[in-house]
Amino acid sequence: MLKNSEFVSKLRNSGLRPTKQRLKICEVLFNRDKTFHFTINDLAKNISENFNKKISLATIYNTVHAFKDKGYLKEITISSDKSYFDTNITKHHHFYDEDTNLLIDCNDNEIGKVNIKNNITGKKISSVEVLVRVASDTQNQN
Amino acid sequence: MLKNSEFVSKLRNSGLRPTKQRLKICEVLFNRDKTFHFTINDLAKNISENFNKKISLATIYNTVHAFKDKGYLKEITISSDKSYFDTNITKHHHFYDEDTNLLIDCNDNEIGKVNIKNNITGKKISSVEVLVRVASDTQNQN
DNA sequence: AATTTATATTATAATCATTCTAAACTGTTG
DNA sequence: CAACAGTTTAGAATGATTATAATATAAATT
Repeated sequence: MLKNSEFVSKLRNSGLRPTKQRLKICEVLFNRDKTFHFTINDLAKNISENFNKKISLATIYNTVHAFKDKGYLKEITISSDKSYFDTNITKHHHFYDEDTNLLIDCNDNEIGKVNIKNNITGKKISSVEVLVRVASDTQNQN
Repeated sequence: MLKNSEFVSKLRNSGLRPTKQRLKICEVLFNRDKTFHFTINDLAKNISENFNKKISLATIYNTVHAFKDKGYLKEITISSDKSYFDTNITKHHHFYDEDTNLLIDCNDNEIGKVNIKNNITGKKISSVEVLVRVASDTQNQN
């Protein structure tokens, strides 16, 4: 569990003022044992249920994007209608459970290194992401 | 180049009536040498420029979704604000050029098989997708 | 080939997530 | 504590997608 003062430094170090709203959002996102995968909607609901003061939806959007830009969060795109954020900012891949709509982080024990034999683009690789969709046997295969 | 009658059969075989609009969209999408990566907006623009009769935007949405459901198209999600469709329905991966916003298909010569050592979900894998984002050296790394 | 039925198209309205706006508020600096 | 820049806010605006319901078309039936 991180202390409030640690979040204050974290925010200051990246040029963000430690406001009440941002500190509350830090607490919700980063005071956890496990990685947190969430949508904006999940986060807004969590805050409205567990915080007496209301945080405006616009602020939640602004803050999540600021945190993403500062590298506190990674965005994971699963489908055009769902945007997830991930508090695990290390390089890693994901399983996506189509039955429950839940994301699961993978580490190198689950998915090996992706072998890019031939980068035909001639450009620098900025990221490599693997998404493994899983579902019960009864589901359609894609 | 496929003939109109071939598109008629293709549509009939999957239970879709071969209407003028659907045939025109087939022609735009499938009468090509190379794979076509497009957004709904790209397709709508292409049709309005190259077809004398107007096709309603609603019809373009309906048709693209119908074609996807029937397996003529694959949807590729790059970011929450851009949804691409791909006329290449075989299993393959992609490079995404962040400078130009263009997708490039990969085959096994470019990206090797992804080694899933350990499927912790206990469910059936419905797809494995790799997205390699590339950009010029001057771009930020993620 | 006319009639009936089911399906598709259309323009427009509705929806919904996200972003914008500009006024009020707060944190920081001197 | 005054001044300033940065932040929050409610509500409006935006824009992509979907719904609606009237009209049109394709297919099946007579």
